[in-house]
Order: sequence, then C-alpha cells, then structure tokens
Amino acid sequence: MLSPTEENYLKTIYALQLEVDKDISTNFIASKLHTKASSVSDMLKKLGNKKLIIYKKYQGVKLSDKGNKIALKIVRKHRLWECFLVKELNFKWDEVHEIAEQLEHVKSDDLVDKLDNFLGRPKFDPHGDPIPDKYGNIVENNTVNILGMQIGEEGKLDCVKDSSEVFLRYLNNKNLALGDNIKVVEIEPFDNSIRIKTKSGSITISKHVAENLYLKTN
Amino acid sequence: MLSPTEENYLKTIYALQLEVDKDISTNFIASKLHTKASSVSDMLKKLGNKKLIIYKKYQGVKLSDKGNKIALKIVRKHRLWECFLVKELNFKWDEVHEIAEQLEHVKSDDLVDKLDNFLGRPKFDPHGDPIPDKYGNIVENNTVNILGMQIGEEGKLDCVKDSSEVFLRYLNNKNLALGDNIKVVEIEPFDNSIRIKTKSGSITISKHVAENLYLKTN
DNA sequence: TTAAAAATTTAGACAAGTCTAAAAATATAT
DNA sequence: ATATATTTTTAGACTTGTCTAAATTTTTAA
Ligand SMILES: [Mn+2]
Ligand SMILES: [Mn+2]
Ligand SMILES: [Mn+2]
Ligand SMILES: [Mn+2]
Repeated sequence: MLSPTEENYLKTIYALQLEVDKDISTNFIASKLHTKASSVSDMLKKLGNKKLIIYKKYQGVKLSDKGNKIALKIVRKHRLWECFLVKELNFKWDEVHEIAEQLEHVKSDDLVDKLDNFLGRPKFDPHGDPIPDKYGNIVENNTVNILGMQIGEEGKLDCVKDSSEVFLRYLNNKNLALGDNIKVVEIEPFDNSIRIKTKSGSITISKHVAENLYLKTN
Repeated sequence: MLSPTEENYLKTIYALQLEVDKDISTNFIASKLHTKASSVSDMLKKLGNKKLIIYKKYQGVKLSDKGNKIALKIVRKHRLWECFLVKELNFKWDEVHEIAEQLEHVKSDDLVDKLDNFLGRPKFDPHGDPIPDKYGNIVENNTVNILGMQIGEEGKLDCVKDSSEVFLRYLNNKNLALGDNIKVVEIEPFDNSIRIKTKSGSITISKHVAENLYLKTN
C-alpha cells in the first residue's frame, strides 16, 4: 500500500515523462512538486527499492511497468472525480483540480469502477485530458499546441494543460472554453505572443498562455 | 487545518460522548482507535493546546464547542458520502463505512454542501444515523435499544450502531434490514440473548448483536 | 487510612517525509 | 584537459504520530 506522497511522486514522474522524452531529473521533479532536490532524492531511493521506478544514482529516473500502472490508476481516479464534480455536482472547471488532488488518493478499486459506470464511462475530463480505462488503456488525444500553428490556421480548443484555478479563471475572463473555435491571426516573433480570434473578438495571448492551449484542427 | 489523525480523535471523542455521560477517558479512546494509551495521551495534550477539547491531566476529556463543531462536520461528511455510495453508486450498506472513513477527510466545505444538495439533503445515512445539517444541527433519533424491550413488544429496525462489514453481513445473512418489523418473543436472562420474530421467521440474537439494534416503537 | 491495583502520563525510540548544509558526481567552458 | 559551475546525493536535524517501558497519579479495597 502506497502513501499519498509516494503516489504523488509516481503521478508527477508520469506527467513529466509525457512532457519530455528523456529520463526525469531530480530537480525537474522537485520543481513540479515544490519540494527540494534532497527530498526527491530520498524518495527516489525508496521508490527504486520498491521497483516502482528505474533508478540509477545521478542518472535520472523513469517509471517501471509496475509504477506506470499505479500512476495510470491515480490519473484515472483524478480525472473521473473531476468529471463527477463538474457534471454531477455543478462545480466549474476551474474549481475541481485541488479537490481531485485529495480524492485521487482514496483507496478502493470498487469505488473507481462504480464511479466510472455511474458517469457513463467518460473518455475525457473537464480539461480535455483523456481518462484511462480500468485496464490502464489511455487514448492520447491528437491535438496540436497553438504555438505550432501558422497565421490563418484555426481549430477547436480541445485540451488545456494547466488545470490550476488561476489559469482557468484567466480563460473564463477571456470567455474561452473547451470546444471554442480559435484562429491564429498574428504571431509576434519577439516574445512568441499570439493574436487569436475567438467567439468574442480578438485577443493577444502570451507564450506562457499559448503553451497550455491544445487545439484540434481538421 | 487539522490532520486526518486529529480529525479521527475528535470524531471518536464525539461518538464516545454519545455513548456515556461522563468525561471520556484515555483508555476508552485508545480502545476505540485501536491504539495505545500513551499515544492518546500525547494527542490529547495537542488537542487541548488547540482548544479543541477540555483537558486536565488524569481527568478525562470532553469536546470544546470548537471541537464539537469540527466533529459534527466530519460526521456529516462521513454520512453524506455513505449516502452517495449507497444511493448513487449502488454499494451495499455493508460496503461503505471503510470508504467513507477516507472520504470524510477530504477538505472542501463547498464539496460537502454541493454533495448534500445533490443527494436531496438526506436526513439519515444508510445505517439509520442522523446527518447534521450545514450548521451542525442534528436530530437525535428517538429509538430504543432492543435490550430495553419486553417480551411481546415490537418495532421497526431504525438504526444499527455498528457499521462494520462483519456485523452488517451478519444482518444480511439473517435477512434483516432497516425498516423491518421485529418482535421480542423471548428473553434469556442467563446471557441476555433474545429470541425475535422477523419477516423471515424467528431467530435468536446474542446480547452483543442486540446492543447494536435500535428500533422505533409506536 | 494505607497498600495494592489500575489508569494515565512521561521518557526515549522509531518511521515517514521534509529541510539545510556539505560532499560528491556530472556537465560545461575555457 | 582542467577548472568551474551545476546537479545530485548524503548527513544530520526536525515534525507528526506511533510504540514500549518506566514513572506518576488516581482509584479501589482491605
Ligand atoms: Mn486536475
Ligand atoms: Mn483535469
Ligand atoms: Mn460509517
Ligand atoms: Mn453510517
């Protein structure tokens, strides 16, 4: 039985592996978890002993098959609970992430599967992220980051990478939601900011914002 | 912000105060929590410093107003989650207690109230226990323990005090559920066992079982 | 009222997870 | 290739909650 802390480390390594292709460094994990490299180092030793990660000192880590399975289960729980909160309890999409951070550590396989059925086996969470099924199968959504698009290209907002309250409220303020059509109008090479056309007019978004917007193009 | 452990101590003291009228002893708490008196002693000092309990060394404890409020909030969460699990996710009444023990520590006032509304503000949980409202008001159900009844008296099973899987499965096996009519047929003075008539015949229950059955008589 | 028994608290240790500071290993740059 | 900078690990300390064993207080009972 893993502690919530151990589960969070596995989940973080899982997320970082999707971000970059190489082994995950101690510092990278520390920055994501807002903790210190020394704490991470201690934990990596522990997770390595439990065969949940492949770990050689100073070489970075990756999840073992066993660790990957557990990470997927936690991701599944997190996203299913987010669905529940938004669809059944009428939370807004910007209010659910922190609560799901807690709910994802509730231990009961039966609970997850019953929740999944209750919700009608959703495939995506309120932020457009795919939900692994009970066997750990996950569809990677083929979306493109808006930074990779050219002037004149357009698509529908399909997924936001940052689920924090502060980012989602920014999108709310700009009247941007999943499914909205977005067209790239202008690209500023100096700071990579982008002028986009949305349903409620044209706005400029910073590179930092753009990094978190994924569109489905045709 | 309290830890799950601190919350469990408060909840336990709350429950014990309903059981007995005097201040709650260290050993009594230890036995309920399956821990040692020395651990309890440490925790009581801490909860006392936080003004959550009234504590004088060697004198036993009771909840302060502040502690009582928190205990009621946890009880409310526990019982609402049990309702959710049974009514929405189709768990059986004997499967939910342990899961609710985890869910009750999820922190979000908004979540509790939205869950309450979603469920239609239920007044009782699947074991017949009353659910405090958002202000901490709780209706004490006026039920009578079957040990206090005479031969020939009858009533409807309204509440079970033990919510453990093992006890509720025993009741399932005897085909006994909340709402069922029960009549006292015979009382054995030697061991306080009771012969009762239920919808599916007449059975003998031990004193230990009887202690956990509360009926509503007319 | 005093001695024995029981209950409670304290002392000291341990595990988990975190931190700072220092040491060791790796990467970078001249 | 070597010195410097960066990253990672280790050492030692701290916190929370637990335990056993010992000391203290309260209760019970002679
Ligand atoms: Mn989330
Ligand atoms: Mn999400
Ligand atoms: Mn319960
Ligand atoms: Mn209950």
